[in-house]
Amino acid sequence: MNDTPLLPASGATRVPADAGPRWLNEDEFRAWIGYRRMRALLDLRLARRLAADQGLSEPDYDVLTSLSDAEDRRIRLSEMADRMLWSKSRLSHHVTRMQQRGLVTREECQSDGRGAFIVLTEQGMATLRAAAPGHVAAVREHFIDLMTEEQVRVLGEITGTVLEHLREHVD
Amino acid sequence: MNDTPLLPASGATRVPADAGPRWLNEDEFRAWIGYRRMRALLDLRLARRLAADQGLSEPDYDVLTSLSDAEDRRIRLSEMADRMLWSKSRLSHHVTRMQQRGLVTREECQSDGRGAFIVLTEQGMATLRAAAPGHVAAVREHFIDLMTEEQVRVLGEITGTVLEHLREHVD
DNA sequence: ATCTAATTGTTGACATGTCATCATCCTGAC
DNA sequence: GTCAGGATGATGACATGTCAACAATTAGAT
Repeated sequence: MNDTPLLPASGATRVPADAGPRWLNEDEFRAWIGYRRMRALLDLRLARRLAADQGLSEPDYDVLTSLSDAEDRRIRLSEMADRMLWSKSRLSHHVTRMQQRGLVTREECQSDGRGAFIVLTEQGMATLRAAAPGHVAAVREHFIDLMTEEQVRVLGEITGTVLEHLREHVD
Repeated sequence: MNDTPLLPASGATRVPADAGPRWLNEDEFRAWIGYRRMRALLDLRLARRLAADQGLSEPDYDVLTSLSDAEDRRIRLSEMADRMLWSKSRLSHHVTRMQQRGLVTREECQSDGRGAFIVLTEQGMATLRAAAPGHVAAVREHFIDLMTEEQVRVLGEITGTVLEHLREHVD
């Protein structure tokens, strides 16, 4: 995805003095573009593996995992959307599709007439169990195991910082 | 996106001895999940900014940037797709849509009857110029400027390594 | 109790991305 | 030349995601 030399078209990505906005210097540019490209290729790779193994998409896998981590393998749609950082609309649509494949079910909520529980089915759990080892292996092979321990640590720091910032700064 | 405790449902994300596949240890888990969450939130933020400023999506911006970096602001569709790491199909569809908005045009290729050049229009260039400063500012505010120089450097290393690996390992 | 405001979840319209297929054209072996 | 095989782009069918609107229900102030 994207080649995205941020702009100063034609390679002039470093700061043109202090005029106007601050473009990216060489290291910054490398990190930013690298991040974007890595994202594109890594996703593709992991998605292919998941699809080949169990016919799951990454979003499918995320939904299954999220449910498998929930108490009693069931959780309110809204709560689930929050945890996953998805919109309720997206999750509702996606659950509908996964429901048609027998991976999850809906149940109504007693305490709240509006509410809906999303429940992991046995088939869904079985599929997740079957998919997980290969997925983890792929994550290692194409990502985690390529880094030194130090790099893993730093990446954890970075994402922690950025996430904290983005969560405060909700606009 | 995703909460994705990789699997060993309910938090047991560290290695259960050496049985079966190797799950992720604490640091690795932090890095992996952090990466995925950061991706989700950061994208959202940048996309919103781009949309608010100039009505562009991130893919739109990538296309414009890619063209603005090309010789004469024109390039063969195929070459462009390669550079962007997009499929030709995706690019063709997207160009069609951007063409309808006047941001790019198609021109036929003299030397190859099958070929098509994608060309950046004046309006496209103007839109990119208008969008870029805000985009770079957002990239800095929500990402680059949150890191130390050292962290930026390490991130550049990491993405370089992963990309090299993924490109060799094309499957 | 009542009435407004907020929340929950679903839905339809639409933008985007993927895949497989197709018509067209080029290329290289013969 | 010509013919098989590959490359180029376009396209239709379909999966996915976004956004705005909606019905149903709950919560909070009065």
